[in-house]
Amino acid sequence: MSKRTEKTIVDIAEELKLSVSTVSRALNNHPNISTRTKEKVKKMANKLGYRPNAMAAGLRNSKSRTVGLVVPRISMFFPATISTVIQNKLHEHGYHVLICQSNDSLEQEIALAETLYSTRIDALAVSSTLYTTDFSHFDIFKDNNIPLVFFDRVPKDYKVKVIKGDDYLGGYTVTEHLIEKGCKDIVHISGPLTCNLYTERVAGYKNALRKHKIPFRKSRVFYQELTKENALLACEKIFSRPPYPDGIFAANDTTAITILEYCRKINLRVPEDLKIVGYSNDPRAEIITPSITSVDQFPAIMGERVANVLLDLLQQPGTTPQRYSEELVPIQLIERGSSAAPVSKPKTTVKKKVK
Amino acid sequence: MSKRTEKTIVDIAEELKLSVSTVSRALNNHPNISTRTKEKVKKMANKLGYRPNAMAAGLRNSKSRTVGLVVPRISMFFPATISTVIQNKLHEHGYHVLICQSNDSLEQEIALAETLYSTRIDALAVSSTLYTTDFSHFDIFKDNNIPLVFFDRVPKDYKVKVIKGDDYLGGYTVTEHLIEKGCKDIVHISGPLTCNLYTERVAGYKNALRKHKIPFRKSRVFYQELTKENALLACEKIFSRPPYPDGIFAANDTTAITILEYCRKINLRVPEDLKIVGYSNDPRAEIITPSITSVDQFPAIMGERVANVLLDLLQQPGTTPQRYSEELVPIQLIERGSSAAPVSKPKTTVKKKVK
DNA sequence: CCGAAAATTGCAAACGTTTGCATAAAATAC
DNA sequence: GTATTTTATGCAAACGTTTGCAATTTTCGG
Repeated sequence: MSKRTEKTIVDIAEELKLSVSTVSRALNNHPNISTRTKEKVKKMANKLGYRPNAMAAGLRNSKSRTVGLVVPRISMFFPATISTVIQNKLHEHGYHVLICQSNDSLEQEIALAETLYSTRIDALAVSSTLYTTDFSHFDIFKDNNIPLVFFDRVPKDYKVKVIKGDDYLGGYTVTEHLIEKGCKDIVHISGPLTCNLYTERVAGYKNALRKHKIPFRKSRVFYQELTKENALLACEKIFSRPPYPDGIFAANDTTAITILEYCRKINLRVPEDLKIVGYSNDPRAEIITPSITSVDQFPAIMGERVANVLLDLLQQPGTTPQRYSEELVPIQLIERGSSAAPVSKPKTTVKKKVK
Repeated sequence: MSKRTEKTIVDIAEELKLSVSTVSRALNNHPNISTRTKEKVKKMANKLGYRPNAMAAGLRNSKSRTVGLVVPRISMFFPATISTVIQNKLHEHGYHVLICQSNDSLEQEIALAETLYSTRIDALAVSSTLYTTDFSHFDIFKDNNIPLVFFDRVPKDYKVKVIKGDDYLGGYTVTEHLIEKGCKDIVHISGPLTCNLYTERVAGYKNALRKHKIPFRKSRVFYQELTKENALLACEKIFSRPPYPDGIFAANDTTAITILEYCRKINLRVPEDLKIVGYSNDPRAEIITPSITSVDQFPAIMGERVANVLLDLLQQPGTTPQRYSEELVPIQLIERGSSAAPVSKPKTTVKKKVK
């Protein structure tokens, strides 16, 4: 009746007149145990409703079979998709995933690192805050040889495994695409430069301009957190007075969508008067009218790779020093209506393979 | 240089010539410890880079300070938002959240229940699979007095805490809305009836029809997993030959969106020829042209409530028997273009028609 | 300054596993 | 039938905490 329901291997052992060690080994399929006793033990375990206590096991051999995952937020399309994939894959291999969100707050990220360490996670994957430039709160993991992997939002000068999108190429490709479609004055709305993925996109943007002999103008680049509100503010600035740009490269799709809606309001035709390209290929980009050209970052592939690296590292004996390495996940421009050439009637979705 | 970095309270105790118990108590701010030693201990803990071992503590007092969360998938808007809220809220109170996805597979859900129990989570919140009708795999939690809460996709005859949307009202409201906008032949695309949230929406649909003296026709209701592919199949059936319906109530927005796009292709005007209403108020519903009328289920509120109930139960002494209770989260119809009255006609609130 | 109450600190057991080593039993070799 | 290998099982320590109770120290009334 009361809370006496928690059966342990000791109970099994007593019931069967065996030692706990034998029971433990039997349940873990240790080769030294005869098949007969294994069967007996497992049957009894079932009968008693025994459930292993992961904490006890974890304490004993300092393995929690849990890996931590820190992302800015799980309700955003891109990290959500990655998290999904990582979680499913690791689950297949018997690992739990502790998905945590920093909410883009450095403070929360630091706290998370601390408490995740406390739970003795076996590995950690993180996509950092927009504002994380000092990564020393992850030192504990490195120092204790706990596999540590960064993805998407990765550090610049912190030696660690890294899996990221090809953001330089992305920035370059988008910009060149706009130029090829006839744009001469391209505004870029970027995230804050503390996040070096944006630095790279800006670099791509600049280089594409240079290659096509279009002067780079500082005033045509905005650095801001890529929210709807900020996008509106940017719009107001951009369209407060002519000359209006003829192309906008937004570093995410929320921003691109907001701009598109703003254009509707001020009767600016897209793509005729203004071409817009977003980033990340959010599901909304495909659905809006006109549909928005965006850059697919293949979150499923990225998640898959992160999971593979984690599993790899988890397999290795604990003492192997962490090696620094960087993996690049390809990107692909998905051409849609918002950047179509005005002359030709565009098909709804044209995919152009890059790289 | 090797893995000698894991400091424990024993190390602190030795360093300070204190007993481990004192150190433990000092770190936990036990009232019996003098402030002087508390300070000493904490300082030393810092100096040594001590991090508590949650597994050891957990083992000792059978509390993991972790709660489990099982949802169909975290990449869908609705569960993602709820998960976000729950996770953030519980984190504030020092709990970890183990977010797991069943991928709408009963088999996976059962496995998850098992392994989550193994980790000795302190509580569990679940939104079940579409196909879960037998919930006995959650019995372990009830039997061991581990707080168990269901939300959104909840069981019908399984006594447990439940927090759900007002799906009956939702179905009724949508249907009545369509009727008021002039629809006489309303198709309903529902999820499978194994999930009783759909049963309730169907009930709302039926009752609204009845109230407005519109005959219910079995052939006008589809029961299917609400994917894009299935939505297309339904479209093909619906529009294979006249008479076409003049209203469609889709039980999620993915379906509504797919229908809308299908209509574009076959040159059916929305809302003039056909009115469409979705469910859940996915961000995409607002963005598409025409924007889609949908039902907001206030996922943030639902998440908040789930978190509150969990925290409540976690506070209580373990022996309190689980009480059955059901909380209803309100819904709100968000009227948009896809069900607007046609502009040609003056604004009319159709009250009574023939008969 | 004594003794009792109050405030601190320490001892040791417990939580449920795993695992190196020792031992016992069975199988094999001679 | 004994000696040796192989195969199964058991003992006991460990993992890092927490906590009831006992022991010690401090405080303080008189």
